[in-house]
Amino acid sequence: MSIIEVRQQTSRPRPRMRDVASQAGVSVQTVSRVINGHPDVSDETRGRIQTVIQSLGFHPNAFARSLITDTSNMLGVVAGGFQLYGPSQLLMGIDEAAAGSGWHVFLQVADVSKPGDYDRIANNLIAQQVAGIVWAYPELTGERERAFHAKLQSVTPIIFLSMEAQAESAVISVDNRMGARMIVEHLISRGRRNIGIITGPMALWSAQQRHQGWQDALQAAGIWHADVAVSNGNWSAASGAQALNELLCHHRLDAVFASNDQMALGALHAAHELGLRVPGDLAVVGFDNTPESAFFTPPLTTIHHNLETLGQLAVRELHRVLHHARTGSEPHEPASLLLQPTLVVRQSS
Amino acid sequence: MSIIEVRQQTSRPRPRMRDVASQAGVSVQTVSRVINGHPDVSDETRGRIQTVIQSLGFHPNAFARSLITDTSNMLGVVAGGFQLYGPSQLLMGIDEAAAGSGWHVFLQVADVSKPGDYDRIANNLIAQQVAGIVWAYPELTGERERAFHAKLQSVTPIIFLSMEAQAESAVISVDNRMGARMIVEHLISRGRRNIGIITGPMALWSAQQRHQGWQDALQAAGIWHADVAVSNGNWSAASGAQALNELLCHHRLDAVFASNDQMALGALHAAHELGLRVPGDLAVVGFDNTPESAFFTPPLTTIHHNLETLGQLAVRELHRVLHHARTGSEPHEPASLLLQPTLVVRQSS
DNA sequence: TATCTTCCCGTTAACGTTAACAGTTTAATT
DNA sequence: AATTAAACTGTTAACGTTAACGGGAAGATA
Repeated sequence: MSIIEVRQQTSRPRPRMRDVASQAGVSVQTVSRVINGHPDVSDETRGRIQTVIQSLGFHPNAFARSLITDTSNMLGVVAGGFQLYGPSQLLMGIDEAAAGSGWHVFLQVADVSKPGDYDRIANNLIAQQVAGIVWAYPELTGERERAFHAKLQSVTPIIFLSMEAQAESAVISVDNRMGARMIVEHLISRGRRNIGIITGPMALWSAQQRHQGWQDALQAAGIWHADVAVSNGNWSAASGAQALNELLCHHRLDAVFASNDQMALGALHAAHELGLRVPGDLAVVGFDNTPESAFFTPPLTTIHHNLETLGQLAVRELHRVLHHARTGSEPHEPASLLLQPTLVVRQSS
Repeated sequence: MSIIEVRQQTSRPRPRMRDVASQAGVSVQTVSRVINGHPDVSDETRGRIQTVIQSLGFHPNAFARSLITDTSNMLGVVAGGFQLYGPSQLLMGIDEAAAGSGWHVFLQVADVSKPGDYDRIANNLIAQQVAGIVWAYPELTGERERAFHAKLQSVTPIIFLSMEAQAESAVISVDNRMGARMIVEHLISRGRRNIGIITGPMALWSAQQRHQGWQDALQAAGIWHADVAVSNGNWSAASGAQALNELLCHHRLDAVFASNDQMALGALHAAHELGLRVPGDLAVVGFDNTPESAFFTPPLTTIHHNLETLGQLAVRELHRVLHHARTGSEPHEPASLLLQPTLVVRQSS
């Protein structure tokens, strides 16, 4: 064992501001000013520093920065999963807009099965000191959840997606109710009178709204009655097929509104199994306009809405709120928004 | 203007370790030890501190911690988007396993259109000091990409998903080639001889592998010839429909293997339009076993593989590598893995 | 009893950045 | 020429945590 301890030349993979500063012959504070775009630096110095930054490949340490500024460049996104088309597209929109604003997405997937997950998620969001939150977890707000929202909201602004209108916070959503009404009125205009519905999980606001829109249309047309045909699904094609079978056991229908395209596919399948002709014997319509819905047999009449845009709008609104909060220019009252969907008519109706 | 400056009682929303320490009558270091599960704390003190932590709702500041430990509890996940079923499911598996290991997912969505995005992503991952990376961006590795991988790999371990085998790094994937071979051999066993293929984007490893498996099966059966029917799609149902039309222009087929279920749906649709009976005139098979595929008309014969498991395995492997690296127990050679898919026979073949 | 452990806990110094303030130079005004 | 303002740049002290080390008390061993 040698007396002289050979300290291995530790490779310093990440240069620090200190390194940039010494190489440029300035103080770290000046480097900091250049990085943060502060004005009080001469063009000459600024240029020199930027050159050094480039040559050293310097990137500021996000942790040190967050530690001192008490905020992060993270955008909290709470969702319930991405198996479905809607949430996936939403995430894409959010991510794109976030990246455009210099934010990173801090993803929190809530486990639908255990509501206690709120605790974990809220803590994670707080621990990460996210700059803002996009709440895309579409569960109905009970008392407990409301408390969590309030807790989070006291720390950072939240934009809710596809939820019941909240006091003092923004909700951005597609007008599910109107969309449902539009497509059911389309069915009525084609002479359908006995129109059943396959709902989504009724704990969800969006499913409730689509159900409501269906009811609106029937009532407005004066064909609402006590024994309307309702069956519950869970967004899956399998549940759609099962729901249609149940409906047809007890009702005589000439049309069915499935609350999303997957369930509509299941309904188409079940109808085919029963020997029903679509749209001859039974019209089937959906909601979402997934890319696949145009290739169903027959191609599906459905409601189109752009969730990618929705995600982008949410991020943009958050950006606006945060900007106002930072500059203190105005009391930042978050704005709610309701996007209008459009009807896509194909051969299934 | 008063002489006495009234300093507003600043509400301190987040307690610090200092607060916990003083309230428990110990030093911050002892609190730190409790939080990190270090042994040198008496049970009595530990209990007292934990009580205070609970009552104060203390959570350690992730930034301060990362700053000093030079690592984060972030797991970098690089993907190309989540519009498709596969990547979405992968993400769910990754997120679940990550949460189970106390990690958070740092999501980086690569823009497929501009390959220069590698720069941005690599820098983000480094700046965030992710503990490890799951590379689920399924692009073929060119020279430029290889350089980025090497750059990242020098900083943190990477697990690649669905890629060509890499030197010195783990690749975890489903055996796409074998799956394709299995389903084509199934077609052959049913007496089909003229079997075309609709490929995915051939820049992708998985698409190449599925193409290869199709070729393997044909060659093994001795029905490979110069004029085999190949048409390229892009995973979408629309491209599947178009590809089938193209194939049938030039070839006489009794079966077609679509490289994913969406394209198979498009093919089914195109076949229906052409008046072909499936499977009577033409067998159509897919790959992925999406939940919807069981409800196509007719229900689709396809290949099942569990990408959620794949994601979980990737995270677990990363966990193993990092653990060994930390404890220095062994030279951490990441292990590759090839999951075997299964054949699901339905009515379309 | 003296010495050596073992167990427990505290003190000090970092980590890399930014805020606040304190200069220093140069230009502008009186 | 004297004063003031403006434009730059540097110094110091945080932010909240952990690593490294130091040290006291209690028990074990000689």
